[in-house]
Amino acid sequence: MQRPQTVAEQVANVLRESIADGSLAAGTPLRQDDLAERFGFSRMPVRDALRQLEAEGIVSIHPTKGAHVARMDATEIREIFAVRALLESEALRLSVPNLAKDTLDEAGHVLKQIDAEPNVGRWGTLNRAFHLALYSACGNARLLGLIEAHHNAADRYVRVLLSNLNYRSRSQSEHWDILTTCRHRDAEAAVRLLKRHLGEGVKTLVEAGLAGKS
Amino acid sequence: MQRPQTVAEQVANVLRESIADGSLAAGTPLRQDDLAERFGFSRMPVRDALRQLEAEGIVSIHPTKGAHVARMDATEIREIFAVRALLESEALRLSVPNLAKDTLDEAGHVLKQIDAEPNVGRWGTLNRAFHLALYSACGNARLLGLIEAHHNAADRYVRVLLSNLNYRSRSQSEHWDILTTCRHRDAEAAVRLLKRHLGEGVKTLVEAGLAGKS
DNA sequence: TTCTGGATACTCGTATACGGGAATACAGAT
DNA sequence: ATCTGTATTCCCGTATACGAGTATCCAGAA
Repeated sequence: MQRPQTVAEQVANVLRESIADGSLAAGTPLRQDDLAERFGFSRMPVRDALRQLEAEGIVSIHPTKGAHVARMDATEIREIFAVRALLESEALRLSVPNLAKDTLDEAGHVLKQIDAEPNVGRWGTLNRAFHLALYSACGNARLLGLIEAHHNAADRYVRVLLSNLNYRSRSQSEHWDILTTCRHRDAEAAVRLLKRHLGEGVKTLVEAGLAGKS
Repeated sequence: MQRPQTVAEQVANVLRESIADGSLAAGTPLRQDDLAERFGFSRMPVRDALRQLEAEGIVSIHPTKGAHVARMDATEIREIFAVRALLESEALRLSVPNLAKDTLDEAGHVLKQIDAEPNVGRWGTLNRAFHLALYSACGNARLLGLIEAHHNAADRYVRVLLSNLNYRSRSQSEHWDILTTCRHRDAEAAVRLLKRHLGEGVKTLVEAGLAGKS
């Protein structure tokens, strides 16, 4: 970006990460005064940050009632994953023929990191990095942006998934399979595996009963 | 919505419409002071509105440099339409089997209105209403939201298209064809027509040389 | 004439201040 | 004891104020 980093952006980044890693649970009210005091800034940049996060769909704002961490029910999770499947399938289909060998190696390296990483907190980040690497050659910046946004929106739920060891090992083997088909330049097979991969994720999530009751 | 209407939202709505109908051309700088004075409010709600519109992709904000109406080049237009084709095809595919007869009739009514409407300014709105009506039964609110957002982003370019009488009559006949296939519950045929419809649009746009040079 | 350096003006980001509406809690009546 | 009405408190939306960074413009030198 190389742009002057504004306070609002810093606040947004910290909040986003706090929400993603679960420090701020779904439904938590986000009082402007509290946050301003906690960060040591005034309410204005906090307001900007909250608006930013609202646009990303991870917080909800109601006029006069304030902001709270967005609460997702099973329906919304299903919707997000349906959209992800649609967007990421297309991105992968477009990307596979153009994937540089370096990028494929990089994706493989990320997978090895996941296998070796003991810190649960970093799995989410690495998981995202792997997926985005595969799509990076799709040639449509806006599509990539949408995909990233939906990763942000779903991240804290995915991280719950990843903390389940069973799911994680299955997810990893699916990742390796996808990477292999990409190396073989078999886009359609890769897309099939990706769709199944995402389908397994949402199924596990919904079965785990992570739906909010609000 | 039924929520308290905040000043920032009003400002955002007015600005959005002004940008869509061309009153504010691409690249136009949006000075916070000017807008605040023009609307008769302070800069704060204007800031909120600009942030909102930035999230929608209609304006760009650079810290310390200010906001301006987003400028799109041919590449971005192609990207937007590629994403639209992807999103709207899926929405239509999901929606067709569930479309109530009332909704189909409503869509037909909108098309008749377009045929009868002499005011160029309203075509854009009606055009959008037709498309959204067809997707309304897709059962995925988030998908619909994304589609609407992309309509907003592309609206001012589409309106330029629609002011071309040749394009408009062709577009209308394509609309009628799509509606007919929907009535026959032939989702795949409808999707094919829709893709061609959007493809014609982007082709006409790019040929017309509407690309910005920024 | 052209290029450079500095001063001025402009605009944004952030801080502080104020007014209003919603939620809550308490008191009084049934 | 419970319900209702009122008052208080909290919080957000909006307004005003201030400091900083950038761009512009003019003057002076090459």
